[in-house]
Amino acid sequence: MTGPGSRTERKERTRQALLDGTLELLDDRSFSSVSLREVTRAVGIVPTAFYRHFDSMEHLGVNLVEMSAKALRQILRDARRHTDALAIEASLTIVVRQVRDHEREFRFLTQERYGGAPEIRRAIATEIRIFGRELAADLSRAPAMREWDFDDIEWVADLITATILDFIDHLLRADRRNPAEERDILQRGEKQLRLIALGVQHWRSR
Amino acid sequence: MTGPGSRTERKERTRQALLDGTLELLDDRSFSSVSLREVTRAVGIVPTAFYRHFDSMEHLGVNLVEMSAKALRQILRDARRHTDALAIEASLTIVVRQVRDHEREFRFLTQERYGGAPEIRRAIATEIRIFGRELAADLSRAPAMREWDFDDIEWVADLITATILDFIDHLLRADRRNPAEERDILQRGEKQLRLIALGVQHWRSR
DNA sequence: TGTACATCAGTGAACGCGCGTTCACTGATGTAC
DNA sequence: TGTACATCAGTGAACGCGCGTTCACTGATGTAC
Repeated sequence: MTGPGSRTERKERTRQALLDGTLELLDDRSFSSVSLREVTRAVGIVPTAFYRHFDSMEHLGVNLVEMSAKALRQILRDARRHTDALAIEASLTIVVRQVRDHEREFRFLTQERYGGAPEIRRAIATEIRIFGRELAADLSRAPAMREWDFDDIEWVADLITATILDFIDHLLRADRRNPAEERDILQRGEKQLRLIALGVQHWRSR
Repeated sequence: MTGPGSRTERKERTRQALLDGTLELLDDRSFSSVSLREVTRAVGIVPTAFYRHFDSMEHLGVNLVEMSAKALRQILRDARRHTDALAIEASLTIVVRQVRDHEREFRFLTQERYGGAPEIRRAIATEIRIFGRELAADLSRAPAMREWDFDDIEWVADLITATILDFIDHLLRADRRNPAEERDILQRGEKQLRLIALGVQHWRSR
């Protein structure tokens, strides 16, 4: 490998190139259909050098989940920082920006969430559960849910999470050259979340 | 091929065996990882005989979507026949039975919904859209939504559809030997749908 | 009913290809003294 | 600062394997007369 830096730095750079290169290849295919040789070809190293960085493609995949999950977690962090996390319109705008800035990462997560190899699926399920639990923690601090049991807050958080992930999936499939389409998707998501908020407001059986 | 019946009947039987055999192989793997040779091995014919029935594995996959989608559509039909389709508890019980009776079909649909080859993904997306539109038609007949615009009914139907699909996914992952787990999933789904119904009831901005 | 011919589901040999993985290696970088 | 040795990211040849697809075929079933 060429380039400046110590041996350690250059190794790390190759590792990142393997992760990034794989993500690039995934744009319209499933992870399981990408071969080890293809990845090394994309990065410009010989197939056998792959093993200096990962035991197998499956290990690389799990590392890819960790990398991509950062983009997912950032949504909640940005929502907390820049607005009330429960302000629906502002929060969805943050989701849109984050998805546009990290399109490949979100595409990977949604594509492999159900169809991936067991280890990868499990890793993604864990990240989504974490997202749901963090959202539940935010909800429990909201005035509207102050009197709710935490058990009940959890399934509400899961419902909101599923709705946001469905929203993200629609965003990823939207035609970028058609701004009207994105606007419709945004309005649909907003209404769905507002309906859920209305349900929360009138929920009685606590 | 052995067995009784005319040549046409025996051909049809082999075709079905190819579809069923593939579905069986899919229990814990993605469709794209199943090879043509593997399918013919499972069915007991020579690889080249595959082409008497399908042009490619992708074509077989699309046929598998059509076959599996019948199990999905049956949910709404049963719900209409045996109860008010909007009775949440009774409807979810029907979902549970249908998923248990056609576990492989539902597993295939959820696994390939996002991760499958483009043609297969598109076929599944179409089937889910049909499900949503049929549900929207049912909702429009309900007293609680009589005054709603059809446009608004659609995104409500989409929200309910996403919640049911999430429920189905949890069911498929549940440990069968643990009845408590299934009961928890059922209660979670019930509460989520009741919350949505409550939101519908109080929705004002028509 | 019997015969001659057409159809076609399934066979089996063969092909070229890309795959993951092994192994012994090279030569630049890092470290100890 | 200079030297001798260790480390290790990346190399390149080689392997055996399962793959999709081609092709000419077989022989039971179907059809026309």
